[in-house]
Amino acid sequence: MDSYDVMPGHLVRRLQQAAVAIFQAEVARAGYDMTPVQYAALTAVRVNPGIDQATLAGLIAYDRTTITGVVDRLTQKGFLTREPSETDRRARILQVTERGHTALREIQPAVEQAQRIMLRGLDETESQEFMRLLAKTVGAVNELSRAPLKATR
Amino acid sequence: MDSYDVMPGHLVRRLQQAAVAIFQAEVARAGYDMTPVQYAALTAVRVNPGIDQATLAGLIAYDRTTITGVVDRLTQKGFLTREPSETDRRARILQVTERGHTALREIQPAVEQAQRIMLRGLDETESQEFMRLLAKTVGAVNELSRAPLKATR
DNA sequence: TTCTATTGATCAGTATACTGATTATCAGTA
DNA sequence: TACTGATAATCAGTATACTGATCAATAGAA
Repeated sequence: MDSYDVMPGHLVRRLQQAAVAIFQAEVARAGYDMTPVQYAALTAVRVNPGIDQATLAGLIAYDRTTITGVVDRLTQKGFLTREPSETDRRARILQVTERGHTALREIQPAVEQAQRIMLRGLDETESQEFMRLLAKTVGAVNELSRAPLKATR
Repeated sequence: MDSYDVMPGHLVRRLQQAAVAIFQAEVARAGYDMTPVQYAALTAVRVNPGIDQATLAGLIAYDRTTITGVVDRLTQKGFLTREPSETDRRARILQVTERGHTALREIQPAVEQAQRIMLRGLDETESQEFMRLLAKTVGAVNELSRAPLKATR
């Protein structure tokens, strides 16, 4: 177990880094500058308009302190609005702007292409098996990270 | 493809984060404060005494600008020494100290335990298949990241 | 209803990762 | 040998992640 090539953690780290690089390259090709993290957050808000930051964090398994900066940058780019909630004055309500919707629509093909490139080493059968095992693995360690996925209320 | 649960990049990101948390928790239980990244670097130097930073980076697929900080911290903790090379005045030669060897020895069980916890959702057959597919996937995208793995000379 | 515990957001500080630049040095060529 | 291009290390700046703290506001219990 001395060899890092055999260690799952090391391989996952490398795949994660490649995935980020691939994503950014494909999205840049579509004319946008957006990270995978920003994309996931934006997509989650589109599916759940008016969501607050804490719920969003649980939905996509982000740390609560990370979400602040991510939303900051998406707001700066004009893709999100952040307003105080009327029912809970602690919370900030998020909405996707028109520009945000346009961006999501226009980078959609790039995102799908990025997924394909990421799995280009596997054939169709292997890809499905890999995804199944990956999801199963992640599900079993969900509560062990500071930012576990939380089911929507 | 709207759901991030189905997106490989998102799942890999979550697994990576869980893996880091698991690793640090197990290592802390053994009385040490070391990140997976620092551990991999230290292990690689142990296997390749006198390696320079650039070669080390290629060996474990780290970005060259990242390795500087990692080595900084390992040196500060007294686990590594960094000295100018005598044959190439640009290069810095790395060696594991006595304390570094002790640390590696003492956290070894924790590292193995972390691997097991990370894969606790899979049975033995699934684990092996997952590792095979993971390695295959990583191999196919190696050159797409800024820090590809490079074979030893 | 008052008190306590919790929660939403944020901040300061640290550790990866990466982009792009710089500096010193080396290697290979004209 | 002088020059050019490549390489080793580092730096400044940005974006995740996380630890631990704070503050305002809410919710639940006594």
